[in-house]
Amino acid sequence: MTRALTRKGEATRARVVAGAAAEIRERGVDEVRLEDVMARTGTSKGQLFHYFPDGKEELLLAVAQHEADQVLIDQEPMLSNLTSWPAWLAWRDRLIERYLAQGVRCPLNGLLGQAGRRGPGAQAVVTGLMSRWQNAIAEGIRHMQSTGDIAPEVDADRAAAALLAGIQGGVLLLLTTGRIDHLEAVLDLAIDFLRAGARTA
Amino acid sequence: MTRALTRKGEATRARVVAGAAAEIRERGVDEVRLEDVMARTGTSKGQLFHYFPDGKEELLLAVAQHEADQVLIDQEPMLSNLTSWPAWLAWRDRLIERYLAQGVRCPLNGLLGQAGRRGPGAQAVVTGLMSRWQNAIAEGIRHMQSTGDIAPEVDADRAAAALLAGIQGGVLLLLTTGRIDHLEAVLDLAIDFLRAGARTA
DNA sequence: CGCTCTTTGGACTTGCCGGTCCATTTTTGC
DNA sequence: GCAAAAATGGACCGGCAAGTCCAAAGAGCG
Repeated sequence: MTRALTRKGEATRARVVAGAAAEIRERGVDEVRLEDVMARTGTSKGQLFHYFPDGKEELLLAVAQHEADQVLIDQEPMLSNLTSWPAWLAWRDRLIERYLAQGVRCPLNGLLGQAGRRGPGAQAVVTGLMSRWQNAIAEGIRHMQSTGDIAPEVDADRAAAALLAGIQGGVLLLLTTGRIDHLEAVLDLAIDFLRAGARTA
Repeated sequence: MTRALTRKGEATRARVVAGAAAEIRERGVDEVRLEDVMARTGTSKGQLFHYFPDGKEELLLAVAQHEADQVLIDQEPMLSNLTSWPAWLAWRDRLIERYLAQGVRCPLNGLLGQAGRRGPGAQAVVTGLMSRWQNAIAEGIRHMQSTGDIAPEVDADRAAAALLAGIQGGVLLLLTTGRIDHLEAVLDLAIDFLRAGARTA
């Protein structure tokens, strides 16, 4: 299945993926021409099709996977350690900081809305990301329940689903309006809600 | 500014916008060719550029505006009458019903993520929609506060911002994963949260 | 050292699709 | 009815960008 790649080959392939990712961040998915990627990464058309035989689609998919991984990595170590209220707030801050810095440049942007249409591969990448993300949040909620900081009758999976949706919407609104307000409001209210759950219990 | 349009002309223009909207819903924004629109609406290239001198971009913008209006219309009369808890639940049901029926076919889809890149016109359409939407929600919250159903110390605008983000994210996740869970969870938790606010007061 | 497989360069092909143009028909207003 | 303006049809152009192909340079290995 996997092609034989020398070390040099691997390096080139990685350079192409990184370059394409950067290009997409700057100009948007559908504005990126193979030629742009070639220019930025100092490669030729022959190379592109050598490493990505299925052409643009395959390259885009590789970029998507690469960026999807990055999204979760950027939230570490906070996301995997939602074990106290200060930890939750630290995670919140990291998210806001990250997306504020990123601004309008969302590499997954083009994928998100059109994942279904861009073939099953893209769909899988996105659902995989969302699933892992939601899982991590749910895990955090469960941990807080085990310490009594969140009421046991809160449905961890359902709350995580809602919070994830809020985050996605907040980012989407940041992308379109340029304002971070929505993301902030969602995170603050969600955390308030989880906290209140302990009292209500 | 506005071109002289006979009744017939207006009808044709409207037919084109509607046809283009349908085409976009079925195939996605960047899969739609002018030719497809012509075929579906029984028009010629001459007509397209007669009614939309700036070509595809202008047509797309008209479609976007048309669909953006529809989004709010589809939520009436519930959205403008969030004056009791049953009314809120009715609105919730309407939203879920609507998006469940729509499924993966979101006409604004392509716009949302790339509004900024598609020129200031598209940006304005989207921000206008979001602003009106959020406003209607905030108005509902304020009304509930005036009747004592929601605690006065809830920040209506902030809560509306969060809820709007949740909805957007829920729809986005529906689009990518095909599951309505997130949207449901967001709406339920948000309404619970607003209700709890009365008690906590 | 020489064989083979990988890597690289870049010219060329190809199809697509937005946009232009003008000729023809229909409508409008007087 | 009869000009002027609007509506319609469709041939044609031009550019762009993905993908093909092959020739040549380089690397690994006995």
